[in-house]
Amino acid sequence: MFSIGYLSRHTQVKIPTIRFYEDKGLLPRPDRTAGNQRRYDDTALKRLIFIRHCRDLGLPLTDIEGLLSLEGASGRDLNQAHEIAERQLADLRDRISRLRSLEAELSRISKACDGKHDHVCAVLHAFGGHSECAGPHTHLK
Amino acid sequence: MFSIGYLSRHTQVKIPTIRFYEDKGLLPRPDRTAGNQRRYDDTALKRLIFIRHCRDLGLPLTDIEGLLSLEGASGRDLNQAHEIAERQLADLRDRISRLRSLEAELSRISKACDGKHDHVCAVLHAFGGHSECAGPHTHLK
DNA sequence: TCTTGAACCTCTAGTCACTAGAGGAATTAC
DNA sequence: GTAATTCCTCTAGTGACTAGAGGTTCAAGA
Ligand SMILES: [Zn+2]
Ligand SMILES: [Zn+2]
Ligand SMILES: [Zn+2]
Ligand SMILES: [Zn+2]
Repeated sequence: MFSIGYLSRHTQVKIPTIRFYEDKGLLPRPDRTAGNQRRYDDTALKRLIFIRHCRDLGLPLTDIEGLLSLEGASGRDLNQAHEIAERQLADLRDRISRLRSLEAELSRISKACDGKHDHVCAVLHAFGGHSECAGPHTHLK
Repeated sequence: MFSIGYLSRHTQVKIPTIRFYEDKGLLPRPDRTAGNQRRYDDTALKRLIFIRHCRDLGLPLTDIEGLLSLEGASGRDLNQAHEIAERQLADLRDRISRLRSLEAELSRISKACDGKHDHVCAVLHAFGGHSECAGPHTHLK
């Protein structure tokens, strides 16, 4: 049986976060000692490692919940895992392309000013409006 | 003099967000009608456009506040604008490179399963731990 | 067995940048 | 004059945590 601190050290998940996952229902409520402290078993540890790895892959908690519910599933049900992976991949690619156009605009803006600053700063000016930008760019998330 | 709805329509910034910017001190408190409704002038409109464009470039509100305070600045002070731009650019590049390694892992994971699902799903398995990943990947933001 | 210090408990609130909704007042158009 | 639209303030919710307060329990050494 492991304490919450042990779980934390072995997964890099901070203690309040482990409790937060419990609140959200991602981790089952563990047994408690007579003094009310949490005691985990190996299954809980594996589950937390699973959650942590999915988070490191950028999955939102709702998707992780979905994946966890596939524990012990078989056949067609498992296709849900593929769907989640592909949705996440598509989302990721979308974000990368947005960030790249942001990068393009920002590097252009950064280079716009000669640094003399007699009257104005071209960087500051370029921040102020979209009219000089080469293309569209939206932060979005 | 413009109403808040007019500002919203002309900037794509939602009405509650405009009020939120006022609360945060990014927009000055505007004049009010006898009936307590906000009325803006052209300066406020330009300021909101500035804020909106900076947000679309991914700048956090604190940096936008910094840029707005450079209004009317000259000389060396304006270098702060360059600093903000370059910090944002560096941050952006860092995020892009992280997202790219995420993308690499996820596309590998996505292809890992043949879809037969007799016993297990390789996608689900790959989500569960980092041991099969090619390299490091951290979501971070 | 006792003591001490580390680890644990619950609960609240803060982060960022908004967004939604309730319940009511003002404005505008006809 | 009335009805539709817009506006007001205020509270609370989002996602995924994180920090801190104030108190309790555990484990190890003396
Ligand atoms: Zn400059
Ligand atoms: Zn632009
Ligand atoms: Zn599969
Ligand atoms: Zn991995």
